[in-house]
Parts: sequence; structure tokens; C-alpha cells
Amino acid sequence: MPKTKEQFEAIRQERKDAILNAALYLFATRGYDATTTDAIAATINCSHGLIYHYFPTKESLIDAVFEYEIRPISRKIFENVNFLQKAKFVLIDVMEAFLRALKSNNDEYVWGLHLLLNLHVTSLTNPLMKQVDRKRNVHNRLLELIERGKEEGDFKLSSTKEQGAALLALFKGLAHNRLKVGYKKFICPSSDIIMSMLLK
Amino acid sequence: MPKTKEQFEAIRQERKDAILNAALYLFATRGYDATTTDAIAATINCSHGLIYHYFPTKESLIDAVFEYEIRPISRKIFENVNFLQKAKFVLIDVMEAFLRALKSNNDEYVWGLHLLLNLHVTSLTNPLMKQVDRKRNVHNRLLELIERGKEEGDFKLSSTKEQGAALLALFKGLAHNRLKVGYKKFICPSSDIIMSMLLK
Amino acid sequence: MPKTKEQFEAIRQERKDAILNAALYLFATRGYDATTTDAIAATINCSHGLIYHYFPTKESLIDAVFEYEIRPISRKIFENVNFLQKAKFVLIDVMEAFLRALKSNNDEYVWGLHLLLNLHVTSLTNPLMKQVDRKRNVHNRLLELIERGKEEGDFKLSSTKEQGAALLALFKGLAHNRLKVGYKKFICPSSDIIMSMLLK
Amino acid sequence: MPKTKEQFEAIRQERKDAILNAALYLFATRGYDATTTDAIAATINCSHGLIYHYFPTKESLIDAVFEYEIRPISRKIFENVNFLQKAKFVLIDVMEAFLRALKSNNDEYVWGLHLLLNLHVTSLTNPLMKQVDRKRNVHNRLLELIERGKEEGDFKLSSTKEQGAALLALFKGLAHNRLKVGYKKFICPSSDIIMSMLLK
DNA sequence: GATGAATGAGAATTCATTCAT
DNA sequence: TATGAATGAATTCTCATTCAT
Repeated sequence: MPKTKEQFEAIRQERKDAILNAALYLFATRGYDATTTDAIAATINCSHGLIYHYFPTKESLIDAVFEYEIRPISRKIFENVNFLQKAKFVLIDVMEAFLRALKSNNDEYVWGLHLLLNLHVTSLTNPLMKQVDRKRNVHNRLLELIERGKEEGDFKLSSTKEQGAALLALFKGLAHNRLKVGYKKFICPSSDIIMSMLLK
Repeated sequence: MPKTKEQFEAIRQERKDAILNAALYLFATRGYDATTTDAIAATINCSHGLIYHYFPTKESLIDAVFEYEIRPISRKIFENVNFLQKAKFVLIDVMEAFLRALKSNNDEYVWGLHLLLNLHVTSLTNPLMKQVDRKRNVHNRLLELIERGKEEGDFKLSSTKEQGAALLALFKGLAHNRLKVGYKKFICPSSDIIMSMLLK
Repeated sequence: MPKTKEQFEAIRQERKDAILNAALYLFATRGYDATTTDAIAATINCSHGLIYHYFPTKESLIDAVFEYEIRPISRKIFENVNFLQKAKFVLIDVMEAFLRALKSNNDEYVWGLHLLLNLHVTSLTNPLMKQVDRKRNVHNRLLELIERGKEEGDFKLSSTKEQGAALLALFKGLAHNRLKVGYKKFICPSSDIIMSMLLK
Repeated sequence: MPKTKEQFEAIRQERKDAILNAALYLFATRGYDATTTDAIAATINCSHGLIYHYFPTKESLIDAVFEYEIRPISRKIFENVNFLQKAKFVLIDVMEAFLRALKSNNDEYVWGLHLLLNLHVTSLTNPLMKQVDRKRNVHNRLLELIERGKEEGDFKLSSTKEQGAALLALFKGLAHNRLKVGYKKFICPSSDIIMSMLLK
């Protein structure tokens, strides 16, 4: 009984997803250089040959990780946030979505956030860098919100850029801590503490 | 008649320093795995053999980088700070020393700070990790200061641990940004912005 | 559809055998230190990478050579010998099996015997030494036979240990000569000459 | 007070001797390949540079070891032996000189004997091999003695070549054992046992 | 679609040798 | 005479990638 086209396609998708997931995990926890294709294969119990069946090179793997794992994650942070509220509340919502993700035991999420914010650390010179600029989106969105918050009279009038830089740096550092110390030991600052950098 | 012991020792010191400096730079900018001994050698125009003349292994190099480059740097941050002041002012002094270092074009400094705070990112599983706990010192010192600031009535009464975590995460992220974007493009938040996470 | 497990296993066995055989030859004729993995690879026309596909390190190779090449050879010497005869005849049988092996043009055999008896020469300090004590078996068996021969009244009553030492030293030296001068030039003493060290 | 020519020459000799002695020891115990010039230098507490001051290459060192250490040793074995006696007694004298040397705690002697008889094992392919033929002298002298012993009616009429081969193989094996197990554990067969291979 | 044998460029490390002083 | 810094060829080992089945 040969499989139908659909069945084949389903298998393909499942396998690709498994590979991407394993790659996300390993890249996030070990770094790109220290992750071997064999390690990825071992993680999902397949031959390393299979990886090359789906992805032409190791580099293309990290591209795909960004495209199919990390980008969706970063999108989710902004999903379900009501942007029609005052900027202050939008920012709180976004921040809490982010903190909630970090505090959760959903590691996949954390790996993605960490890679999103810190990949350039892992390998500052590599092709991976090209990906990193996607982070801009997050950055720019933050800046806009801060600007709006000022117009709305809620935020301090310090330099928007500096506030944005501080905020993003803080997120970055938190994602990193979460990854390093794990779900249980992670100490997560309340959004109050962080928001006080902005709020009057 | 050979060179005197002193002459040899001078040469040794100079060379070791040069190697350590190149290693600091490359480890900080490329990561440990992506840095080859050949690259280090090329940076200071010597053969890779010479590196092994002074350091038995690549791993021992990063140990030495911590010992002789990074530790002194982290010490300097706390040097010249008058710890007899109120905690609030101590913290401001420390923070500004740190921010000044980041804003300066003294890259060596920045590499060290970045490695100090972020090395574990590069490789979360590796032997290097053992070094990282030296950072604890910084962390603990921060916590003590925050505690004291509360007793002195200057700081908000939020969780000390959370405040400390936020502070350290922020520093980490900043060091990383500075390294990534370089001296000129680096946006450095004022200590005011950061301190507002703590001050009443 | 990939090859079947059996097919893969067959390939593996064949390759491993080829590698071990080449290693045996080269270790025996050149010594362990002077044998490069490249030389082994060249001998069987494969890449050095393949050797590491099958054996994790060069050292593990010599372990395997002992296990799969040399031990079987040393076993064969004692095989087909009727141990129920008088010790004198047992010893003659063993000795002649050994001498026959040396006189044969079966080099593989000779390499093994030489390594078995002389590997420690190659490197008196190295890990390889651990293997060598397997030779003890041969030694102890010889001692038992000599003892029995005395009880049976056939052997001189000199020190058993000295007789055994002489016998083993002689074997060792012969294996070495055979390896060095090759099949055609090898001068092999008759078992008569050797046995006269023992027989009344 | 500048040293006289003689004094300089004395220093030179002393140093060369020290180097050769250390080299003899290390080559004998570790093998040629596994012996580094640094190890030789460390053994006599000098810089490795000094070794190159006296000997142009490592290879020339082993040449010198043969010339100045090993050859004299092999000569001594035959010294003080009265060749005017019957061959049988000459052979006994030679053999006992040899066995005495092995049984003594004069390691230097043993290293030399071992290298003399076994160097080719250490490195069967190397330039060292050219040296080995010096052993021929010993071999030929043995053959002559055996021949004479037959003429004098003392020795069995087996093949002289085989008897010589057995004798030399035995010596070789013994020298090796002595080196391996050391002065205290060495089991040395009496000349009686060995001579019984030859004597009627 | 899936496997794993095979390759070889490249990385870490060793060590004989050179040379300025 | 003596030292040890410096070099680079050679060696062990890793790992991304190819390919026949």
C-alpha cells in the first residue's frame, strides 16, 4: 500500500520540524560552532545523511531555524497584544508576554528568544549575523512605543534611544540568564521594576 | 654568552601579554570555538608554535585570559569607588565606571567586560563555564549594595534578587551591544535611567 | 532504500579487518610511534578519516590489534597440541608449532608473534605495555610444562624459572630475527637444539 | 681568569659524555622515536640548544651513542677473555661476562647491550638500522667459536648456524627482559642451561 | 525517503631544528 | 660555551559534506 502524496508530505514536514527543533535546541545551548550535524541527528535518532536530505548545508539550517522557529516566536510576543491601548499598557503587555515566556518551562520558546537576541554572541563574525537584523523589528517597535508613551505623558522624557537600548539590553540579558540557569532557578524581575525605567 | 635571565623574562612577559591580548580580542569578538590558534598567531605575527611555547593548550589560554586580562578589568570597576558613601552613591559610581568603560574607545576593556559577562553564551556546556562563576563576585556585591540602599531608605522595596537580576542582565546586554556595534555607534543609557529601577 | 543492516555490517567488518591488518603489519615492522595513521590508510587505499570512523584513536587501534589479531594467533600456537602427552612431547609440539609459524611465509602470523613478544621494546613506557602482560599466559604455561617434565623425569633439575626465562627469551629473539631478516633468510634452530636446554 | 684550552676541552668532553649517556638511557628505555631532545636536555639539566651545539641532529646523536657508548660496551664483553683456551671455555667466559653484565645493577651497561641487540626493534625502518650491522661482529665471533668447539670435540654437531642463531636470539631476549623488568626482578639463566644447547 | 560509509579540508598539538645574543 | 625564543613541517583528530544503495 503505497503512501499518498499527502502522507509523504506529512512525513517530510514532520521530519523537517524535528530537525529544526533539535537544531534550535543545540544551537541555543551549545552555540553554532560547537553543534555538530551528528549531534542534531542523534537528538532525533536519525542518520546525519537525512539532515542533508532536507537541508543542503549546516548554514542553511540556521537560516531555517530563524525562519521557521525564531521568527514565529518573536511574532507571538506581539500577538494578542492590544495595540490600541495606551503605549504604557502595550509595553507592559509585551513585556509581560516576554517575561511569561521566560518564566515558563517552555524551553523551545526560551531557546528561540535567546537565539533571537544573542545569536551574534555565539558567533560574531559568521554568516549568522545577517539574520540578526531581524531583531531590528523588535527594537524599532520598542522605540515607537516609548515615543508614543512620552506623547501620552506617561514616560519620562529621557532619551528614547537610551531607554530603548536599556530595555533591549535588559531583555537580552534576561533571556540569556534564563537559558543558563534553567526554568527553576531563573530569577525574573517583575515588569514593575523594569517599567520604572520609563514611567514617570 | 646567552641573554641574561632578566632579558629572557622580559621577552617572555611581552610575548605572553601580546598573545593574551590577541586571544582576548578574538575570543571576545568571534567566540572561543571560532577562534583558531593560527588566527591568534597571525594577529601578533608569530607562528602558532610560539603560542604553544607559552601556553600548553588552547584551553589554558582562555584560563590565562581570565586570570590576567579579565579579572584585573573587573577589579578596576570597583577600584576608586568610595564604599563609605551611601549605597546609592556607591552604586551610581560603580555603574558610571562601567558605563564609562563601555563608552570609551578602550576596546580591550570592552572585550574583557563582554567575556566576563557573556562567555557562557559562547559555549554553555564547556570548561570555560568554570571561569564564569567569578562573575558571582560582581553579582553578590550588587546584591549587598541594593540591600544596603534599602536600609538607608533610598531604594524601592521590591525584591532585591529581582532588582539585582535586572541590573546584571542590563549590564550584560549593554556590554554585548557595545562589542557588537562598536565605539561609535554604541548607545549608552545614562545611569539615571538605570538607577530609576531602584530609586524611590 | 538504504542498504540492509547486514550489508552495512559486512562492509564494516571487512574494513575493520583491513585496517587492523595494515596496522598489525606496520606496528610490527615500524613500531607504534613511527607508524602514522596516514601510512595505515595508504596501505589499504582509504582516507585517514575512515580509520577514525572505525577506531576512535590511534591507541585504540593497537588495543584492537591485540584483541583481534594477536590474541587469536597466540591461541593457535597451543591449539591442536595434545596436552595429555608427557610434558616433554607437549613442549616439543608447542615449540614446533611456533617454529613452523616463524619458518612459514605467513607474515601476518609473524607480525603478530613479534608484537606479542616484543611490543614492549618499541616503547617501554607507553600504554601499550598494559597489553603485553597477556604474554604472561604463554610464560606461565611454559613454566607449568617444565615443572611437569621434571616430575616425569625427562627434564634436568635446573631452576625452572631460569629454564623458562631462557626459553622465552629465545622465542622472543627468534620472532624478532624472523621479522627482521624475512622469510627467506631466517635461520631457524631445530627444536632439538632448544630442547637440549631442558632434556636430560 | 680565562680557562685554558685544556679546561675547555675537558668541559666539552664532560658535556658530550653527559648528553650521550642521557641519550643512551632514553633511547634504550623509551625508544628512539619517543625520545625528544627536550627530554635528553632535561635529564642532564641543560638547554636543548646545547645538544645542537655538540651534535648536529638527533640522528647523529644515535650514531654517536653507538660509537662511543655501545661499541665500547660490546668490546668489553670480549675483553679479559682468554681466547687461547678451548672454544668451550671461551664461550663460557663470554657468556658469563654477558650474564654478569645483565645481572649487575650497572644499568648503563644494560642499556647499551639492549640497544646493541635490539635497536632494530625500536625502529625497524630508520637510519638507525645501518648501525645494527655492527652486531655482526658479535654474531660472527660466536659462529667461529662454535665451529672451533666442534673441531675440539666438545660441541654437538648440529648446524652451526642454527646454534648461533639460537644463542644470539637468547641473548637478545635476555637483554630485553633485563631492561624491562629491572635489576631486581631479572631472572638470569645460568650459563649451564644455555651451554647445554651446544655441549655434547 | 533514508542510511551510513567514505572523504578531505582544517584544527590542535608536537618537536626537531635554527639563531640571535 | 650556553640559552631559550622562535619556526614550521608533520601528526592526530574532527566534522561538514558527498554518494551509492
